[in-house]
Amino acid sequence: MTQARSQQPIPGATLARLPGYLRVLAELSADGTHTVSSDQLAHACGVHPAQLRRDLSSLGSYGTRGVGYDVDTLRAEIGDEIGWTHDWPVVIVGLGNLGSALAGHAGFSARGFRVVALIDADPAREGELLHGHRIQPMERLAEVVALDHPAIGVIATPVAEAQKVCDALVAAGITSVLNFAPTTLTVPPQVTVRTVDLGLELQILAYHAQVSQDPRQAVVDPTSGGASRASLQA
Amino acid sequence: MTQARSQQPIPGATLARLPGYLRVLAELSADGTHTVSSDQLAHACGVHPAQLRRDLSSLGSYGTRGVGYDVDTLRAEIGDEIGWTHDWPVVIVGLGNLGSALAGHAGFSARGFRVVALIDADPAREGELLHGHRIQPMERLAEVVALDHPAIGVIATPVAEAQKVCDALVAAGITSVLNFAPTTLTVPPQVTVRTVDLGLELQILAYHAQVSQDPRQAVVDPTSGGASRASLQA
DNA sequence: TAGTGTGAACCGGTTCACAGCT
DNA sequence: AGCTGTGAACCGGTTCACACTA
Repeated sequence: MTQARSQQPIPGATLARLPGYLRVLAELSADGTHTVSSDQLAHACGVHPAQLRRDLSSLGSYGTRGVGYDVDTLRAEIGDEIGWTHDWPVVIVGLGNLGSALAGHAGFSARGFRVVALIDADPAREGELLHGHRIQPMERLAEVVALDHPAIGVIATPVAEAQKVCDALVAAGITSVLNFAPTTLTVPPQVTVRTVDLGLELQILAYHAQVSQDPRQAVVDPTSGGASRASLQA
Repeated sequence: MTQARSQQPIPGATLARLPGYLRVLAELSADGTHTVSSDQLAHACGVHPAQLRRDLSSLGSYGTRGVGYDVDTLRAEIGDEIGWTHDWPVVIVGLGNLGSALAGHAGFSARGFRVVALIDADPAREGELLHGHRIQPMERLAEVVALDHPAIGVIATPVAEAQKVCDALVAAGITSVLNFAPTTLTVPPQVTVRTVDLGLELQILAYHAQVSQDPRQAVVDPTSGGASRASLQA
């Protein structure tokens, strides 16, 4: 029996893999493939077949025993589950190298995310046109959020400003924050923060490189399903 | 008894948190603080005190019961353990918005990573000066690696080129790859790959936003210590 | 007394192995 | 015959609770 969708929340580890499945399914669909087995799909996604089946079963039984999964059905189910269809407006604060790159990042728009505003604290940047948007000052933040109702705020400022900017985002009504400043942000409990620390990623690779060139054994990385730290705090 | 460092490899989840501890310790040291308790430090890092103690104990006993940890001793121990002191040359391939931002990313140089070469497949970009380096064509990759011996390669190309670039990096002798293309890379077993998918980060936030505005309950995110997927495969 | 270090319980997530369905 | 879906074992990681020590 096919269980109703989202009967119970999806495990976080599974959730982090679903978009990966979705991407491969899209490729299969484009190739004209209509059916995949868990072995095929798992191999293409770089995960264990049993794990794939377990992941998919947590959103319901959409496979056919003895056959496999229908590519388009599965796409629709996963896409619906993770909000693929939804339009997600996003506001970006801090437009240095990284922020500017994010503003034009193809991987965002391709997945239903739409940049609706760019904010920077530097008065000299005000009015500058970047990827089709004019940079606006911090004072306009509340106004922008009230107008377009972005659900997600991206912080790409230096560490020194990150907490202040985060507070402003929260005050404006944002409840989801993607933080690229390598610092711990403090937020009220209803706000979700994910921190992506690019330096940390290199650091972890460096550690592996260091131990593997030593006589000692390199550790197999158990942080799969999360190469960066997410902090969620009260 | 203080155990010898690296008697056994550090758990991956712990490893991902050490740089965070190090950053906070650096701030404390700058403030002239000489001693911290696990409660204080854990709170500043956004982790549970017991977890911090467990993490630190896995590199040896550097605390004093009834007192706490000596800030500078701990800094030295953690820094030494994760290769903070080491100089890590890095080569970046793909200099679109994201690659360009990474080339100038302050968070890299601040942690001992040094960009030694920029490579782009587009002949029109060849020779362009970016953050103090001239962009070089793909054909020069092997040469560049032979010269500066970068241990780490960063892939910031479109998905379509990522596997090809990865193969070239591996062929040139690179054993650690940080991949920003949202795709699964296939590499020989001795090569470590970490994939950071920026779109995925937003996707996960979007899911949380979606379920929390539903009557249903939002899941608490268990992918802490890994906001992105790392793929490591044979 | 205050705070570390750690045995032991706990918990989420992964993998195995096979029952059950087509 | 073949492949899904899942109970159950397993495993790494987290948290509790307290013995131990400065």
